[in-house]
Order: sequence, then C-alpha cells, then structure tokens
Amino acid sequence: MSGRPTIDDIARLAGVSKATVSRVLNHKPDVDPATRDRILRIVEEQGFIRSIAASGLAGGRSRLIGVLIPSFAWPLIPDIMNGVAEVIGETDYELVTYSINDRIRRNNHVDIIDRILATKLTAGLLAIYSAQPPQHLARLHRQDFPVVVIDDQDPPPNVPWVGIDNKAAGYAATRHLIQLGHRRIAHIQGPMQLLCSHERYEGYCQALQDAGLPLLPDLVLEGNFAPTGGRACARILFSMPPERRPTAIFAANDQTAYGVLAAAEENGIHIPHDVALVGFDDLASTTAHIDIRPELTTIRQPFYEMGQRSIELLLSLLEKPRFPAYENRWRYSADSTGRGSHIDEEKPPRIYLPASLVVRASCGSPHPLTIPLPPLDSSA
Amino acid sequence: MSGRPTIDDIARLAGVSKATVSRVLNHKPDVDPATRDRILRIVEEQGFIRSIAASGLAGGRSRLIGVLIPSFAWPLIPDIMNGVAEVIGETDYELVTYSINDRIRRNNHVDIIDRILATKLTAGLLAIYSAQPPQHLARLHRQDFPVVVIDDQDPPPNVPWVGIDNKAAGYAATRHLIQLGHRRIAHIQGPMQLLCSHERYEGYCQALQDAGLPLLPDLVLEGNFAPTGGRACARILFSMPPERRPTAIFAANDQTAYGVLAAAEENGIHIPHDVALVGFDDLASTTAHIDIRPELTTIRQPFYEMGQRSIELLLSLLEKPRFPAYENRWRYSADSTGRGSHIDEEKPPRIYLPASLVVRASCGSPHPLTIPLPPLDSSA
DNA sequence: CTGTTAGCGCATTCAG
DNA sequence: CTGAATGCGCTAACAG
Repeated sequence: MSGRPTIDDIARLAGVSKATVSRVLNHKPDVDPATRDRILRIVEEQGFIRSIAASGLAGGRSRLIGVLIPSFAWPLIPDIMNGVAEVIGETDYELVTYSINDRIRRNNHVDIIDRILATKLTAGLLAIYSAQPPQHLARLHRQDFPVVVIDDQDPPPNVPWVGIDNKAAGYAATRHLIQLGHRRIAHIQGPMQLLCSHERYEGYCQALQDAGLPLLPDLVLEGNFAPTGGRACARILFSMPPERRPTAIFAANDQTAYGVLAAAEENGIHIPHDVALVGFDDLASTTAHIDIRPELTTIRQPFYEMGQRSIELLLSLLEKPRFPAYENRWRYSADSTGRGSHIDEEKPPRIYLPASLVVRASCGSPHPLTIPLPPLDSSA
Repeated sequence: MSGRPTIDDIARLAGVSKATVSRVLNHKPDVDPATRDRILRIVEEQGFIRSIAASGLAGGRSRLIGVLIPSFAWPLIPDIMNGVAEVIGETDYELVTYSINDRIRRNNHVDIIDRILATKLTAGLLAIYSAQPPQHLARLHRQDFPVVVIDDQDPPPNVPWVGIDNKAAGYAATRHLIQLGHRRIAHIQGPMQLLCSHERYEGYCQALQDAGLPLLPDLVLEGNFAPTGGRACARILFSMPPERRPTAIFAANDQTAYGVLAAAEENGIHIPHDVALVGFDDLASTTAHIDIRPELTTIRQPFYEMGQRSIELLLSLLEKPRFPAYENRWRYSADSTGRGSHIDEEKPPRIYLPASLVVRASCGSPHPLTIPLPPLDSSA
C-alpha cells in the first residue's frame, strides 16, 4: 500500500477475495448487492482505479479505444474528437490516437493497421475519414476486430459506419437556392476520389432535375475541399460573361466557399447581392475561431454527435450488456447485402445522423435560421 | 502461433530464450551482435510487435505517452499534435490523449491528473496549454512522474517546458509597426489570466519605450483570444476620433486579428491603408483552411517543432540512453532557482524555440517575408 | 553474454 | 454467490 492501492488492497479492506472485487469492477451480475456496495464504497474512498494494462492483459480485452485519424489538422477532427472524448470520459476507457503520418514510420514493412492489430493494445478502432484504402479496414473487420468508420470515402459493406446522407444534404442545399429564385446555380465539387463529393453532386443534380432546371456542365467544377480550389474555380465562374455567369454557387464544403468569398472580393462581386453562396460542414471549431463575412449559409453536419454515436456504437460492439445497442435510438438504413460477416446478425451497421440547413447572410438572409433536413427522402 | 506471434515464438524460432529476445527488444547493450541481428531479422519477418500492455506491466515502465489537451478544438492543438505524432511515429511508443471535458467525468472525485497517475497507464505526460492550475502538474512532477509542459500559462519552477519567448515576440511585432512609421499603435491583449498575454504586452510596452513613444492606455484593450473580442475591441478603437485613433494594431493572436478585420470592414476602414494590423501565431492548420484577406502579418510560433521537441524531451526523460538529451540542440535558458527536485541535475528544463515575424499584406507589404527573431535579446 | 525463475495486476476458470 | 488457483505476455532479477 505504499504506492497506489491495488486490487488486493481493496479486497483486504473489504474482507473479500480479489476475485470478487474484480467481478464488481467488471459489472458482473452475480455479486451480492451488499458486498458490491461495500466494495464500490471502498474503491471510491481509496480512489482506486485498476490498471488498464493489467486488466487488458489478464482479460484479453483491453479498455483502450484506438482512433485512427488522417491528420490532426484535418478540420473535421476537432469537432468529432470532442464528441468522442465526451463519451469516453464517461467510461473507464481511454483513447489511443493513431495518425497517418506523411513521413515513414520506423518500421515501414508494417503499416498502421498491422500495428494496431499486432500490439493488441486497443479493443477496437474508430477510423475517421481514412485516406487508407478501405480494404484495410475491411481486413480488420473480417478478423473480428471491432471497427467503426466515420464518413469514410467508401465504407466496405457491413463495416459499421456513422455519417450523414450526403446526397440528401446536397439536394437540400441546391433546392434552397432554387427556392430563392436562382436558376443558374454552379457547383464546386470536392475532390472526386471521395465518395461524398459524388454524393453531394448527385444531390445537386437531382435538385436541378426535380425543379426542371437544366444541368449546365460549365457550371460544375472540381475543387479540392480547400480555399485554393474554391478560389480558382470561382475565378473561372466570375470571368464568365454576365448572361452565362451563375447567380448562385453551391460549394462542396465551407473551405471551398471561403475561397469563393476571396475570389468574389478580388473581382468586386458582392455576396450575396450579386451571387448567393452555400457551403457545407459548418464546423463549430472553425466558426468559433475565425470571422468570415458574410456569414455562410451552409449544411451543418453533426460532427460532435458523430463522434459520440460512433464511440457508443463501438462500445456496444465491445460490451453489449454494459453499452446497449441502439436499435431505437437512431434512424438507420440497412445494407442488406451482407453475407457471412459476424456482424450480420446485428442491427444494420449504418447510422445516418440528421444534417441541417443553416441559412445565413451569404444567401441574403438577414437572420440565421436552422432547418432540419427531412428524413432520407430523395435518396434513390 | 495461431494468432499473432508472441515473444516465445520468436525465441523458439531464433533458438534462444525469451529473455534474450526481450533484451534485444529493449535495446540492452549486452547481447551478442550476431544473435541480436538474427533475432531482429526474425522479428521483422514475423511482423512481431510486442504487447505494450504486457511489457508495461512486467517492466513497470509503459510505452504509452499521455497527452493532456484542453480541448481538441483549441486551434494550436492540431499543429502541435502533428509534430508530436511525427516523433512518436518513429518510436515504439503510442499516444494516449486526455482532454479536459466541460462535462463532468463519471468519477468526479478524481480529476484527470489523479486518473493519469492512478491507472499507471502512461509513462509520462505532455501537458499542452493546460487550463488546470499548474499546481497539479507540479504535483505530478514532484512524484517523479515525467511531465513536459507546452506554453502553460505559468509553468511551475523546474517543470520541463517548451515554448517561445513571448516578450521578445511581442517586442518584434510592435517594433515592426514602429519601423513602418506608426506612432499610435494599439494593442488588443489576450485574456489577462494567461501569462503569455502579459508577456506579449510587456514586449509591446518595451518596444514603445525603446522607441521613445508614449504608452497610451486608451489604446490597450483586453480581448479574449477569439474573434469576438477582437471585433469588440476594434469597434472601440475605430470609433475614436481620427486624431486619437490608432494607425496600427497589434493583436495578441490571429483570431483576435480576424475580429479586427471584420470590424474594419463594418466601419469602412481599409487594412492596411487606414490601419496596419499584426497578429500572432500563424497556425498552419488554420491558414491552410481559410482564406483571410488581407493576409496577416504575424508572429509565427513554431508549433510543429514544439510538438516534436517536447516529445523528444519527454522521451529523453524516460529513456536517456535511447533518446539522448538535448544539451546542444537548442538554446535554452536556465532557471537556476531549483532546489531539491530530482530534475535539478539535468540540463535546465526550459527550451525556448525561435519564433519569427512573417510580413504580409496586412501591414502593407506587397510580398510575404519571414524574418527570424533575434535570440532572447530584449528579455529583461 | 545467456538461460532460469519469478512475478507485474488483474480476469478467469473451477470448485465449493 | 464466492474463494483459490492459473496464466495473460513480458521484463527483471538472479545464476551460470
């Protein structure tokens, strides 16, 4: 008892065997309520926290959750991670972060996924927006390693996934501009290697079509999800003769829209007076720290909730009894093509979170307004 | 050998005892070079990575590094963490992130520091910009728990620390404006609970004094390190009668400067023509993702390097032989007041990294220009 | 320089 | 419902 208390100390103090203490700590049902309470009280008094390393080793199941992120500088990460951290903070799990580094890891025969598997350090993995080929994740999943994917570009079938309906959101953004009376609506896409870029574009096309508007190829340009791309594309659009120039732009994300704003200023184009602008993402961590004028009408992705839900889902994969499944907590849409995966018997592994349209000044709205998107309406 | 190889498998394949394998893995010097190579080859072939949990348990020294961050959304974090992750990626250590959540943790009798100590999960801690009272960190340090602090508001004496010389940087920013010919230079401070806000302000005062300029109290306002504060303060400054209005503003960080830009636009004030503006930080993760016009003249803090150096320092605290100390790699300035701490015999635990002045359009410079700051010249 | 022996702190059998 | 025994995978003393 010189250092921190160990489970033996607690057992001694409680007058029980350490096996019983262990049972209580692991939420086993078959313990006498009285002794359970006594043990918990002593645990509390002593400030006892059991060693994650030891219990992981002994039980074969660690209480560390891995989070794989492309880069800490990817703007979505802070928002998502705050949600992740909030849920983890309520549990006795901790977070191990793996980031995909530009530079080579020391042992470059073994990639990160191998490393995650080989160290057997973490009990499960949350993969955020992975730039890794999804097959790697599929491999993990196939090996019965619990994985949840957030917004991956093309989630392997049956890998649990949390995200939004990008097509519906693209549809809503475009429809908003149409309802404002715009007829020449441009779209600056995200990088077309990403599935979400395609989906948002599909929503754009669908909205035009549903409104009987023509899809004008000149008004669709591929950006890069960064201001540089938005700026370059907007310059092209703004240099068009007035009669062909768009009166509104749907940018595939906010950063692209920032580039559009810069280009507009260069060209003496006033937003929203001359051109209306809609973005996509509405990151809390960004909007709190910069001061973009005019404020952007945009699609808000619920990143914080994505973080929460994805960790909750992962935890339920790890310990169903403690962290019950979410049958009724969210809307989900089943991928019914699964065959053979052990996850098949589960509820479908795709969780769609509701996005919303946030109307602000860049479309001419005097007062901000948040409009929830309707449930998966227009999805083909 | 059905699952992942274990150290026994390697030992068997190499025809040695597992103790020897362990010695090799732990970089012990006393192993026959030939067998060492053979073992390493087999380790490589098998893709063997030893369990962090088990080796931590057995050796009493884990290979997990804790990183304590206030919030993932704090803008400095991505830049720093990328540097941290790069160094960690070269080692066999992994990162455990602890973030200070607004909400209560489940067991709120035990704060995060206690938790970090109690789980004995991590071998050391990097505390970034902690909003926690520094005494907590001092407690860790006193318990011989290896800690390194980045840019903490008031680092306890003798706790290893990595950062910049804020006073010198504030001095350089202000002097730049003076050299441009400005005489009425305002300063929008950071929140004055933070030490760095005081230091930057001191640099500002010193620069004015050295130039024989009066310190005008009306021109010093306290912001909050966010655009809202910058905007509010700038409105006050811009509403002053022309003869008292500043011709230049030194904002204590870039986010504050963004607020100034917004206020300028509101008031029809042109930057840099009417008012020159200097910021502070120059975060790579921010500038890459937004498109602020005009581009900000600012002080660049080497956050990526801070991340790298702080982890290297922490690693050297943990394993001096493997990760040698940094006697000659950086300039440092000793805090010679230490008494009794075991770190005393070490090289001084304060590492000052060089900042630089980045000249851009917000001061009227047509072309960006980076000027390294001179070594700790003007520090009192 | 190397093998043998004991645990690290805990979860999990298996009896009772 | 509970205690005693066994071992997770690895490192750290020991001897040799």
